[in-house]
Amino acid sequence: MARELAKQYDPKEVEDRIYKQWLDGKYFHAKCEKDKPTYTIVIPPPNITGQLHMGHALDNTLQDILIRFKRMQGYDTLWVPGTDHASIATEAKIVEKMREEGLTKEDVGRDGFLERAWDWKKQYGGRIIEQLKKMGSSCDWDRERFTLDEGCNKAVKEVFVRLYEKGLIYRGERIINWCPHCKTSISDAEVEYEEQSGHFWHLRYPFSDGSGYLELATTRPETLLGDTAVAVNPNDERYKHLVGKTLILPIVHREIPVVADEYVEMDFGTGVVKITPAHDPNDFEVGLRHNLPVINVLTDDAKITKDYPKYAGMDRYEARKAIVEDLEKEGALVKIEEHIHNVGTCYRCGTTVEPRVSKQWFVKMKPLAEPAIEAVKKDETKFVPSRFEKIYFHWLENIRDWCISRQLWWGHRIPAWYCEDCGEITVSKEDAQSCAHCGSKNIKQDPDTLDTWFSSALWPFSTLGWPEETEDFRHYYPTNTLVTGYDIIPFWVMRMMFSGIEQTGKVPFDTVLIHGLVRDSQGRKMSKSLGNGVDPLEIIDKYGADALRFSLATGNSPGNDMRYIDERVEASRNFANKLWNAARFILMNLKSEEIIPLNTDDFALEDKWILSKYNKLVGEVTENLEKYELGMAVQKLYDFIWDVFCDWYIEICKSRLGGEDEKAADTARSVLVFVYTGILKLLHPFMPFITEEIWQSMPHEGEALMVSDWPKTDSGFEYTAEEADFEKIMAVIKAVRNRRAEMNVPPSKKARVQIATKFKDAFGAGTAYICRLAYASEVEIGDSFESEGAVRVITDAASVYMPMKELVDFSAELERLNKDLKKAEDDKEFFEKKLNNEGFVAKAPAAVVEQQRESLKKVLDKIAMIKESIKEIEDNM
RNA sequence: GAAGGCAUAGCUCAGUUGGUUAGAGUACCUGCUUGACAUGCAGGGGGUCGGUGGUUCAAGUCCACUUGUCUUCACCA
Repeated sequence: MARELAKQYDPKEVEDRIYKQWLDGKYFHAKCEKDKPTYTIVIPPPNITGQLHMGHALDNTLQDILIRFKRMQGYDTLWVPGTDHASIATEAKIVEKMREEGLTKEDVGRDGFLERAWDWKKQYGGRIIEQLKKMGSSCDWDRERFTLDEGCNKAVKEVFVRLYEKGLIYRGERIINWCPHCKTSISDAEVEYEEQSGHFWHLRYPFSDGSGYLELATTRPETLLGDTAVAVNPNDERYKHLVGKTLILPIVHREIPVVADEYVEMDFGTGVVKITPAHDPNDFEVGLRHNLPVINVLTDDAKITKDYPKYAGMDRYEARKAIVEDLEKEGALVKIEEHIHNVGTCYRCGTTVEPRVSKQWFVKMKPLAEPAIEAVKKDETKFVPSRFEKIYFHWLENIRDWCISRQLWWGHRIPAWYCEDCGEITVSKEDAQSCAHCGSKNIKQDPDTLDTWFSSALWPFSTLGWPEETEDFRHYYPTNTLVTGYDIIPFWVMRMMFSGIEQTGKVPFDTVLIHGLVRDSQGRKMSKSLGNGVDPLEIIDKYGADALRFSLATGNSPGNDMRYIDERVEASRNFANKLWNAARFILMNLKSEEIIPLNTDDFALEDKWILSKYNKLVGEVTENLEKYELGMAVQKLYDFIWDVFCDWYIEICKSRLGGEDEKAADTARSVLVFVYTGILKLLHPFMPFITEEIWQSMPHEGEALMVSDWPKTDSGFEYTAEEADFEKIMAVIKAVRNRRAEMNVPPSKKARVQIATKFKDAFGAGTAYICRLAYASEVEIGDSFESEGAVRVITDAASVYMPMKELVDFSAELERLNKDLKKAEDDKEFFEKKLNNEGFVAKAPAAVVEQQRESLKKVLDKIAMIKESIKEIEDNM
């Protein structure tokens, strides 16, 4: 006997058990099967510092849906999981933790620090992996990777050396974004701009020959210490003649020149700009053009250097205050204005970024960007939805060289050694023992590490064993789908693209599926500071992982943000329960665990109808999934399961299952199990736990649903005519229910239902369930019936009479019929107008025209029947 | 300043290459111990798809302009 199921689905009882079963069965493990096509996804590696949030939940749900779908379709599927070492984020956390112990990085030293970092990784790195498992993610855990593991390390060194040797990595003194809190350089992509209100200090710098002043405005007076020129526009009539003169820098009393540079906007402010090459990117460029000295006035934590004893040690804002006061004393301050401007901040810690000149490593981007642009233009990689290609192109087309060195310890140490004797650089995959130029042993490795994203950029191939020619790499690379949020296109997608093309000669994936952000119920970004984050684990605990996954997949169209609404998850939970109870119903009506084979000859009309609908569903859901229309697929499944299968087909089967005819009951059983099993398969990628649990309780063949075959459409199930016939019956049932509800007749009060129709065969076969569903005491089918004393409803296929004498109010009946007639005649007019439009008939596709003709025909039939009824009543009155 | 998204029922959202008289969930109203399910069943009210104009036999769906809203990028010291 089949297993009995509880009255309500309890995810807690099921999920961990089923997940373990999958793991034990090694179903997630990719076996490099040469005879199968491959389908590969690499996970966007979550940070080891992170905890699962709704963004991960969405990202991983989408990936799991795709991978489970393809696995069932027979692909050799591989989903590579792993985590990211997240250099800045992790280092910041460890520094923070040490600070609580009263320790600094310097106290424990590089090795001591790294030891702590690895301990951290051991302790927390596994946390997020366990959380991903709770979601049901079918990753190949045997292939789990870490961006700082041995293999990734090897790949990183290989790429660094290759690019260096090609001249695509260089070291240079440039102005970069510096975070004074993290004490490291950061890339352009890591700077976030925010609007802040500040001030405009108008200053005047006197000419050294005593011939007056030049007035200018600045938002950062403290940088005045590092001014090495003042610039005006060469075409500015007001100042043209002053170019070449010198000024005395207030406070510092250094002599600086007036230079002419196109960069200065004549109509902004006074048209005069102070130039601080060490602390402003634009000024740096001006400095280069005019050969100006670069004077750094700030330390790495944004305090004034000891070169200015009066301000030394003050942080930039304190110094600003002090300097403004001194300027005022010196009479150099003209006025202060309110000013709103954009300030760059560190994307990790939010500290205002300090532009700073320093020696860093860079990747030359132009030569790498071009092939990456080409590849997407040639559709070698497609974005879904395609509009995100614009963002991708915009970034790559305007890209500047990528600053890859970080003044951090947690990360891939730069494989470059400096010779103390000859001063040359040795770059090597192996740890260098001596200078490659002069042979000196007196060499030191660069203390810096690489940007986290340098290793993430290699993720699609480093995880498959590259640079070794491994079996995995040969078999699974290039990968297929990359699933990620639009916010990291510039950080990650773009960098994987150019790295993949440069290093392997192939694009790393053929499709980039972009999703949006999960926002809170009010549409706000979920954030720690707002405290509005929703913890997926709590939701799983409350409603189950399947309900959460289903909610995230429903109504989520690619690239669009979505809101997290609790009620939606509740609705998904209810849906899971509906599915569960359908299984209970089927199970309690089966006689054995044997699968009853389908027998075409025994099918009743309703069987043909459901098989035909199911067959269409299989085709549509498959197509939707192949086109990444996951939301659409899930909506169709929902409608089919709840409305078509449960509310109609199951209800209809009840009369056969409870009837005397065992053969008919068996036919119903065979179709119920067949269609329901198909549903479980189609739904499995979305709701893996419950579908697996139910499948194993039902008659089945094979070990597990997750490794069973995806359903295929079958032309033998295309019962078009039967579908239409059955829908005539549905229309009658609905019309009867509707009329009874209008008259407030409770279901317990049964009435005779007489159906006058041209389709006697179809209706005749359905009397048993029409009786049930239309709350009838008995059902009669015929050409016509005595209408006296009957309530009547008319569909386009039948006139239905319900003799309920005591309830019948003839004038009310007449009124209703006239209302129906009016509606039907409006419809008739609508269709006729369309069909009389020559343009429509000539140009619209034949199928569309035919549809309209069909509709018109039905309306005409209906009108005839209504008129007849009206006449009958009038005759009897 | 530039680019892009979104605007559809009270609320949250679907709507696939333009093609039956626009859908779902939820909320609301009415009725139901209907032997799978009240996390349920049946019935109902409620949008003309932000606005204007255009293309087309046909537009929520394409184009232009416009309003509101959000995002990203750039940035003038």
